[in-house]
Amino acid sequence: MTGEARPTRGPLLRDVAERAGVATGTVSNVLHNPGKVAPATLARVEAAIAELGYVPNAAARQLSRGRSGAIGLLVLDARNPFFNDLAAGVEEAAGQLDLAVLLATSSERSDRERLYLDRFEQSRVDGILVTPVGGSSKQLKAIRDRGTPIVLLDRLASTPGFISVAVDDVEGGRLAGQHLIDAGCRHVAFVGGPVSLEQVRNRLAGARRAVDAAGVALAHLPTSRMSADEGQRVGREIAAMPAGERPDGVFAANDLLALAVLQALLLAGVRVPDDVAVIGYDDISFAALAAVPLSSVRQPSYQMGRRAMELLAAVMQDGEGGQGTSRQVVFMPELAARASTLRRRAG
Amino acid sequence: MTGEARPTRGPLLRDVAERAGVATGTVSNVLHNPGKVAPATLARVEAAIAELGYVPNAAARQLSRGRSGAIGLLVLDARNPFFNDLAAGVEEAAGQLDLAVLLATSSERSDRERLYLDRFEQSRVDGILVTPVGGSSKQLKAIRDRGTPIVLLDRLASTPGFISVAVDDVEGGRLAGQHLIDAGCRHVAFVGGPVSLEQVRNRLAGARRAVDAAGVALAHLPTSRMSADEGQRVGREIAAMPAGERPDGVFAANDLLALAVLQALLLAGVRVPDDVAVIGYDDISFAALAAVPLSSVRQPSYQMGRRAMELLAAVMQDGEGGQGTSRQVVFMPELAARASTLRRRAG
DNA sequence: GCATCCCACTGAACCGCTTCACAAGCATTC
DNA sequence: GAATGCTTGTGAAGCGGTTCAGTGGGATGC
Repeated sequence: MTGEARPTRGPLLRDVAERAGVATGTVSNVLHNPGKVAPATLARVEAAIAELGYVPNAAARQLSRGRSGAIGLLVLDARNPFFNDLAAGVEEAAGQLDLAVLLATSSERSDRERLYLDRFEQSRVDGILVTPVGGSSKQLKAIRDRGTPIVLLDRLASTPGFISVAVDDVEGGRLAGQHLIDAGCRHVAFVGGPVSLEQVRNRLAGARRAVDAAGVALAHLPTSRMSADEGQRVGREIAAMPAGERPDGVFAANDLLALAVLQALLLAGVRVPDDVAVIGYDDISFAALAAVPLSSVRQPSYQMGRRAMELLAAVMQDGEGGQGTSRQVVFMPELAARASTLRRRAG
Repeated sequence: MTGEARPTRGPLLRDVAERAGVATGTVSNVLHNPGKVAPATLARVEAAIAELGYVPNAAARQLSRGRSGAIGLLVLDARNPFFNDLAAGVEEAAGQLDLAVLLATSSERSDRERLYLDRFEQSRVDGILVTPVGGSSKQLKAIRDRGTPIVLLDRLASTPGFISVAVDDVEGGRLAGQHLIDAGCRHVAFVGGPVSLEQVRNRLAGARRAVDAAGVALAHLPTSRMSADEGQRVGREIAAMPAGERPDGVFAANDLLALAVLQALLLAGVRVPDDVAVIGYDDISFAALAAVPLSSVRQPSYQMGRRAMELLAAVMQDGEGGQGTSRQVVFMPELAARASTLRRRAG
């Protein structure tokens, strides 16, 4: 090693200590246990920190402490207000617990999901909250077994052995299907996909249940993503169908799809709800503002976020990833009936 | 130190090395320069990694490398689709550069802004992208002077000496104001706040310019935040005004406000655009879907995000925070005229 | 047959902070 | 006045990686 001056980045804790005439441990205490330091010393150290413009290095801190003080939150779609609200709930609860939130988006792609889960684990987050794309449950299990607590979001039954917070999507789907039937629909179409998403499967299953019971036909119009552009595509397709084949009721797997379908129908001159009734899922705030206010199935997104974070915190407390714990918190969905479905013998 | 078995977290790089019968440096190379390792060795090490379930420790890595490989992105409001789109643009560009994005929300509060900027700096992010709340420019300057490159988002003229990417909000405000005048409005109200936000000041200034030139009255109805609930409140107030005092044109500082104002007006039986024309700002995707499709001033949010990230990367490349560089990238806003303003002698 | 060069690999030093056993100073207590 | 207990401070030993000067040995050159 040459004696040359390395382009060291900034002042170190050690520099602060030297300047204040104390040991490094004392500076560390000033930073984290000011109560244990005599007032005069405290003042001297704080002055030194200010004068030098000292900024602690989080990586070094984390390395020696062993904990990161952060949790990872992985959602399906950062541009869907439902997940924004959910994330807001998580952040609120995390803030109260003095935890930072690392937010990432899988965009419904399992390769990105894998990538971000890896990053989270490498960052040694204290816990992970994830809306799984599906198909990565081995990775989730492995991470949990290595000691990182995980809480599944927006996931029900499957993947046993995991703690989860979700809405009963089968019931939600049933509510939507039943509502369309009550509105007089005889040909219902379910718009949504990919079916690798559990949410989609469950909502479809619930709708099918209601529809079957009523002896009504159900078609599945698949989408490759739960996004507005896919909704638009399907909406145009529906509008283009000959009146005989066209469904008279559409249940879209989320509001992004539903709003886009709604718009495409209106643009094509199809009347909503008279020709086609439309209902969505999530009840995002924009649903009520739509050209024809959109009926939807409400999920308590913010609450779910809060609750999930609280559960995660609980597992983080009593150690070891909570392998045993298999706990499901299930919220109940609510129907929000609006103009997009209200017509003949409206129930 | 007792000889007790510490509850060590997981296998270390050193354990992998031992198991594969190589030195730690070699394992490190397998991880980051696989080309420099002989195939047989590579295979052995990779096997050891898999068998042990080794997960690298990001903190340790960062500490010894000195770089974090991440940038910080601080936005005003995570629930505003405009910022979601912008963030998507940033993430896209960052991904291509192999940079992770730390996303945080100030919620338009300068205390949170300070907090997250501190965190970013402590995490030694390689750069920061920020939509400033206002009033924290000393902190920004300090951070930049200590060597972390910063690019300001959605900020124009002020804070010289900074690189920024923004839309010309004064022009945007002028467009909106002129459009209302063209629509025949004689009493224009500007809804938005707080004025500590530069965006608000500029949009108001632009509107005032257009309105003054036309000899039309302009009232400012302030809000404490740029959120839907504030919009609803003001919307109700407008609806409650006696017809004589009520503005006949409303320019809201963003679409969240505008959509809420629109809804409140409609609910109160005020006709849009006949009684009151409404125009927003940002042109979020939901604007076009509204009950009365909302006119708006479009900002190329995604593009701005991309561009900002690219600029930041450029500064990160040629070192030292880019103190000298004062570069402003200005996008031009576009008017998106829709039903909410289209009436009498519509321009 | 010897000097040279590469290649693959080694391992100790270092990144910047926290921790914790220990010590010093000073009051109290009996 | 020695024993006891607090309060305040000390500083070396990690935390788990990366780096890079160096080592050994086979291939190449002449």
